[in-house]
Amino acid sequence: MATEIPELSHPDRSDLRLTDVLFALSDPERLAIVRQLAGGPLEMAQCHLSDPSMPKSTKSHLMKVLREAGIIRNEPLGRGRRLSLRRDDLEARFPGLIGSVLSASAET
Amino acid sequence: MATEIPELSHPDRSDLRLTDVLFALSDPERLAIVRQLAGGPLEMAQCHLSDPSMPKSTKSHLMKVLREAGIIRNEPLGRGRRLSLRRDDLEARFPGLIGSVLSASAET
DNA sequence: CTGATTGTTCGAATAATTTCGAACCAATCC
DNA sequence: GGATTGGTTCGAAATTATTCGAACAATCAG
Repeated sequence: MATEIPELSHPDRSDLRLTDVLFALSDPERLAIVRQLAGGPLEMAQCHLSDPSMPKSTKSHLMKVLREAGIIRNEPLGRGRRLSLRRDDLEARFPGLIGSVLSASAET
Repeated sequence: MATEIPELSHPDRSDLRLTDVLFALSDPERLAIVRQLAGGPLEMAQCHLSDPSMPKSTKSHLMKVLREAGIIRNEPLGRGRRLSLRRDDLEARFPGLIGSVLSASAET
């Protein structure tokens, strides 16, 4: 049973690239996801998008961009997925950045 | 004399959109430009890119994206252009953001 | 006025992203 | 086992961004 579960890959904290992070955050839908996760981890099924009729493959792709930029963690949980913001990694690598983005996105 | 010089258009401070700003900053070349301008206004001809052989139309386009996002100001000066970072507008609209981006981009 | 310097704009080619259905996989429930 | 739920991956189509030459405009030097 030592079969390894193929986890999704996440970049190391030291490999986070500022431009990739900024790019991932530059999409309104992705930014909205990050804002939800700022409130704490969420199961993917409970993470709602602005358009509820969006295909799941599109939603999955949004998560992939965020994950590959190192912004969120996406790990299996039961039959679903648990999403969380990699806040400490972001803070360590780019101090103040995620906080200012979140508070800037809060207005309006 | 009363002929209006067609200035390039710049968005008002209140019209700055976070996602547009993040997108404009998500390109390494554009981010490098912003870093140079953080040191103070510069004439465009003195603003050097990583690739010195880049065509001027491409350079002009990079400036356009930054200008339309509201990150830089681009005004005529003599026969050239004066570029400046709209730091106070950015700071007023998105407190802390440009500072954290600049300091994050300083490392490496 | 002529010519050289600086940049913008346009249009077309190329490259990168996004979108979405279909196929697939793993865990759960009966 | 078989059906259901929740999500990833693949591939193709559509959209959006980038690149760059050519044409144009304005300023300055002589």
